[in-house]
Amino acid sequence: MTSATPTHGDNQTMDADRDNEEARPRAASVFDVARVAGVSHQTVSRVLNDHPSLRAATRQKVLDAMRELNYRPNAAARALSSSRSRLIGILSTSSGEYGPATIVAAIGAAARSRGYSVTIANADGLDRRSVDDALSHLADLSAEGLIVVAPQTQVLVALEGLTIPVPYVTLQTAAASGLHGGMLDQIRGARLATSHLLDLGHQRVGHIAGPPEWLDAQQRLTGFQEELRSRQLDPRFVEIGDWSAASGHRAARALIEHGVTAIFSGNDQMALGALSAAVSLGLTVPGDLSIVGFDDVPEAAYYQPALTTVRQDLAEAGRRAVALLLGEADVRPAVGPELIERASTGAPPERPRPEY
Amino acid sequence: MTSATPTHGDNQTMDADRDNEEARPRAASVFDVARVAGVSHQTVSRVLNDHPSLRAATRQKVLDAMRELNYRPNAAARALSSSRSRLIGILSTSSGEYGPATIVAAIGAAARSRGYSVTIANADGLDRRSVDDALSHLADLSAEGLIVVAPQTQVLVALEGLTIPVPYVTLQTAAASGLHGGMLDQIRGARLATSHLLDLGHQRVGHIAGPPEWLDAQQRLTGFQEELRSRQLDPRFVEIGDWSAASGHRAARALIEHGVTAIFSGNDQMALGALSAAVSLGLTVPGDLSIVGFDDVPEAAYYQPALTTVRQDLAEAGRRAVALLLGEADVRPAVGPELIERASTGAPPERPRPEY
DNA sequence: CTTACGCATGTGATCGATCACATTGACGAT
DNA sequence: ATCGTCAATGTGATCGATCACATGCGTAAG
Repeated sequence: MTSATPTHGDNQTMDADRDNEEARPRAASVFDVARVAGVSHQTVSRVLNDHPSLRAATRQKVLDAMRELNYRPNAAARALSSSRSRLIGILSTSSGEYGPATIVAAIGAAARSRGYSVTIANADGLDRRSVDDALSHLADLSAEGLIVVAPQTQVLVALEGLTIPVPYVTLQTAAASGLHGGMLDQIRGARLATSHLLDLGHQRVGHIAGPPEWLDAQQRLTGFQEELRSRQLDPRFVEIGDWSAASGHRAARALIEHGVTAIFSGNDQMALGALSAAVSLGLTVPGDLSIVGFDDVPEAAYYQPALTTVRQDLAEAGRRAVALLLGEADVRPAVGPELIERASTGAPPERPRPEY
Repeated sequence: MTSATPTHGDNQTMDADRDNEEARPRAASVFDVARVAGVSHQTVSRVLNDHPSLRAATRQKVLDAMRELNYRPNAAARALSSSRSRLIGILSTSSGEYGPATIVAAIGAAARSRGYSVTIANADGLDRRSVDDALSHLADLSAEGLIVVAPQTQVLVALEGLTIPVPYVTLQTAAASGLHGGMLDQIRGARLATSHLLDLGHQRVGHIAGPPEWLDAQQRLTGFQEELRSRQLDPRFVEIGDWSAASGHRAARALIEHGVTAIFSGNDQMALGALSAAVSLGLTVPGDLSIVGFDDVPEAAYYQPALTTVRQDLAEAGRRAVALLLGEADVRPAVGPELIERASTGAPPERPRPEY
């Protein structure tokens, strides 16, 4: 209703410059609205903030005046006098990856629907300086709250040490410190993936972990290990990657050398690298080697073979992060991860390959 | 230097409340700084905006006072009085895709380095209403300029019809209307890809196009057709997809039925779908069918076979978009696209398969 | 019939910066 | 010796909203 309908602009020239002080390009303010509506500026403000005690007729007069003047409240003035920026800061350390990007988009939409806007600050590196820069930028804008997407432990440490503490939320299940957040149960997701492999009969299962400083990587690794331990299996076949397909390729080769018959990869990209490693070693998937990914990127179904993976509802998680940050009541805990079974997993080979 | 060094906060209690009016949690303002530095508030403002005529000693006094008080300028107040928001709006219609997400990240960094911040408004749908909503949101924040990422023609139309015109930039080479922008020469990129296939000897080449309302799709299609026409070949083997691997799979099947020996896909995801279509039809790549993608997503090198594709420097393009929007002088025209030759292309089969 | 209270509205100060316009002093030109 | 100019700084108004506090008036309680 208050949208900028561009096909408008009819009678504004005739009416607006009653006092012909040259052309005045300045936008309408509360005072202009008040004058047209025949009320005080404060009443206009009350309409804006829908104050309870306002006669319906008055409110309507004001709304009409607003429409007539094509009034739009000035966000800066509002922020200044109310000292509320209605701004949510996103602190991110990634650029262009599927998961974070999806979450950011969902956060933006959710925030906007509540009258908030969103600014992104990317910390280019993991070093303290670049994280501090990003935080500093968000502080300068006096963001009312932060959502930390794809957090590394370093980032959380920096957040804990803020002089002016700002409420913040992470999507990962709350780590060490007693923060808020956690609507992505990645430990559970990892157990789902691992137990799927074990149920198929695999005994020697490897994991390609993400960078150890990432919470997500930590949790997926934990889930993997928990599941193996709960079945008295060896949880030590772990190689570390950096989320990229290239690193997945390398890690998979190492794991294959250790004689694993199945690999749970920390994300789908690394799983793709593992797929290509298998091919390059002449192994078939899932005949010789089973592979499970994590994320369910849209392309996963078109990998060769189609990738079995774990799906998380990232968009929903993003929305809940906003709700949580804004202190809304009904924030249910976690969106359950889901195993998407495709063609990259199967029973282990009858006669295991020699270990070296 | 002005970053939020959290390990601070020493003598502020002793000094700050000379007039003991209870605890005053309010942040320092220009006046506070002025008092401490022994100058007027205007001089402080001059330091902030580095005005030329300021004695070095004075500037230093002010800077010292700022540090002492841990002063940070209030963005809202600044925006209000100067009527400059220092805000760049990103209008996007995508969520989580590689290209747009990469560009957005680069824009954020470039903007921040110039003292601007960035807000994203996603138009969820293509309908006029949701585009208008997004625009309206950015207008409410009085963004000084817009960068349109991944634009469809509808979006451009909406932009043209704005009541309050805001400068905007698209990354694509300026389309029909006389807009600004264009640092991604996608026509050239598409010609590169197509001519690569033709040089290998293919005569019957198909194209999987993105949604027709996307500028990127239009330009890639144009490049494809231009190149074919320039060699007197038939440019009519075109199927339309929606950027997804699934649609690429469908489109590829249709093209294969038409007897093409090579496919240029509008992006890498659809190329992946084409790859899987080839496999599902028992064709080998590149033996029976050559495939070229577009974008060079990080995973492309790990597809089976590794995908030949066109790389664009998206991050650089994002940076230049900011420079262009901010009216900086040295904005060179376009970042050249580059063909990345991998394993998915080769000579056409000796004896072409029957057409049906 | 008054007092009190709450609804509906108005008045002026305020948020923290910049802007427009003084004011001061030094210095070179006339 | 006088004046204009410019560098360096100060004073008060201003941006457009909200906040804190009045005010007028109807109605229920004393």
